Amino acid sequence: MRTHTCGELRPDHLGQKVTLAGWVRFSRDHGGVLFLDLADAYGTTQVVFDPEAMEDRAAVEGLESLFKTFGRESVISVHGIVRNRVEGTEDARNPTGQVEVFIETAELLNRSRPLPFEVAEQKGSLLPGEDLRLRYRYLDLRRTEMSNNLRFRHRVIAAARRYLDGAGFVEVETPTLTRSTPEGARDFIVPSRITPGSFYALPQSPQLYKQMLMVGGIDRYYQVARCFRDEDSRSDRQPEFTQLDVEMSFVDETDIQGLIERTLASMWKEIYGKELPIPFPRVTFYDAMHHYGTDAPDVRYGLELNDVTDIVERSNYEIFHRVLSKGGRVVCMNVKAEYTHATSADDTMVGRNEVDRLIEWAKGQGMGGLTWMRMIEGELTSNIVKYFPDDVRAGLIERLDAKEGDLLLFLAGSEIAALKAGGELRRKLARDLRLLEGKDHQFVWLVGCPLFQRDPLTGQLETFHHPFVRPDGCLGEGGDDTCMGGRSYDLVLDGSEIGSGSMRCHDPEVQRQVFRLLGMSDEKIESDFGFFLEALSYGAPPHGGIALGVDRLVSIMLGTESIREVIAFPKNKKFQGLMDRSPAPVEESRLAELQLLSLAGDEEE
RNA sequence: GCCCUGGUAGUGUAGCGGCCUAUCAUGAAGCCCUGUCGAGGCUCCGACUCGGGUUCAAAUCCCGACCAGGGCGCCA
Repeated sequence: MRTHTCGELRPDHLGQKVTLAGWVRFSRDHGGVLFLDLADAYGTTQVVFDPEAMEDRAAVEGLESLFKTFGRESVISVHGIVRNRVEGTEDARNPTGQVEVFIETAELLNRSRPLPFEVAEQKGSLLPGEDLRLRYRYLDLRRTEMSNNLRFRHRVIAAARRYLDGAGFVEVETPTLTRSTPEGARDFIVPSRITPGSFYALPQSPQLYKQMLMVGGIDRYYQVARCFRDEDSRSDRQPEFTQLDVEMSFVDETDIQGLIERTLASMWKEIYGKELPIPFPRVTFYDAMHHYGTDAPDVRYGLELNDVTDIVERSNYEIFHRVLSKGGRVVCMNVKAEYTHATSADDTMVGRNEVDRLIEWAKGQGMGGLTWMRMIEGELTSNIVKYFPDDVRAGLIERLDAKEGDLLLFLAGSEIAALKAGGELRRKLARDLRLLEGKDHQFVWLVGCPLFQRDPLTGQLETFHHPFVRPDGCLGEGGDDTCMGGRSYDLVLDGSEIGSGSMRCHDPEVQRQVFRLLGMSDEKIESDFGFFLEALSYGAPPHGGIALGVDRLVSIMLGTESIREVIAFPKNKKFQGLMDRSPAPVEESRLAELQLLSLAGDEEE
């Protein structure tokens, strides 16, 4: 159908008879000579209808009438000779811009209706609304940016596959129709026709299957796995998403972490041609929370938090005392002078007005407000500094390493609230002060997470990650099991969690103890996880693994605002497929055979 | 469930109580033009999300709904 692609022709091809096929992206009719930019996945080539240079008048008339009949984004093929462009009209921006194809014959392969939005990139023409892009995703994907995003994603996944294959990993597919288990996110439910009243769940992840592959002796498993979670979406969360899922037997956490580091390093080498420094730094959960105010720290810039409760409790500042009397904490951040004293009109300056705005912002974060002090002529100054005795001020200066011009910001509240607000403040300032411009990506491992946490409302013990994490010690041997650490590790990239993994409970008794601590009855354990515990009881090897969020990883590598930019056919915020208009009602007869008719009746009115 | 932001021609926007018969660009339709490459020139088409309210007067202010996005909760 074609002899070359639209990105292929060079001066080497001069004089050759070629056939190209593609979409008509632009056309320029000069009232005699007609230029078309013919585009396909590989590039754009200028093809020319030049009637004066043609001898066959019948052919001229045929082409003239043909070119009147279709518009932009119609699909045509042209046959003609590769020739040099007229001297001085070469297009240096286009790899094919030295040459053009002189059209001898052309064929309309398919016409396009007038477009709902412009596919061709144009200066100053902004993207249409996202709902329209999703409604006509196939047109959106024709845009170079989207096309590049999907091709980039492919290279990321291909690089991972290549590395893992070379390291002896076996890609195994696991079921999509699975059993619903009580733990974790809300399941998507699929009714069974053969067993009416019973349901499958779409997998939240292949967790149990990959562990049983380890029991089955696969030893090194991976999968580019589709996962489903019926929880509300975010810019980095979709109801269906893709994980690079890995599991290994006879390993400990350093083996898994090393493998992932090497996989990502080889990916970096292939894609960026750069060395990715490994090993990645480790940050403990405790340090992450106390210095970054989040379990997904972005370590590419400073502004770390410091707990100064022990210092400021010796002050006379009523606001702090009120918080401290309720068991709260005060955290402090030093915004260094180089950030606060930028050129005066610059929008990165943090002057008095900006501090006032930060105070308002802090109130919006659920804080009572925000307290500040500025280091001027060797002294901390502010409207409330009189409540802070000399030794308190000296203590603050020392702990925060305050230098001339530095701005100290204090947040007071319950420990978790103060730290989380501090973490948000860090992120906000990094954005406002443009601290991230030009920074390389930075991976870190988050380690030392607890095994359990308590629901702040119900007091119920919950897992910090999931119930299959191996405890970092022996359960039930005195001490408080609820304070047990877990042998887990999260991979964080630029302040986003992109992976989570752990050593697993391969001993069925340990696994059973974890379930019990979570408040599950023996009957419940047996009914929901009996099959799994049984598998562990037949010689399960010590094993562990990790899963990386492919959508997030690719999105961060490309710097896109949301993961929808790196997914071919994403859902909108309400989980609707705007292109195929899913979800959609089904016929009653189909509900009937699933014994779901009673639900259909609720649709009335 | 809650909070925030936004809904103006096919698309992207301006306007934010009377200068609105609503701006500009792009697009579509048509005409002109032989070297452009986001071609150019001319003509023409086309919109205030919906429902209440305030007002002499509403695209503009208020209330509610709907739609979209961001966030909180949620996401083991």
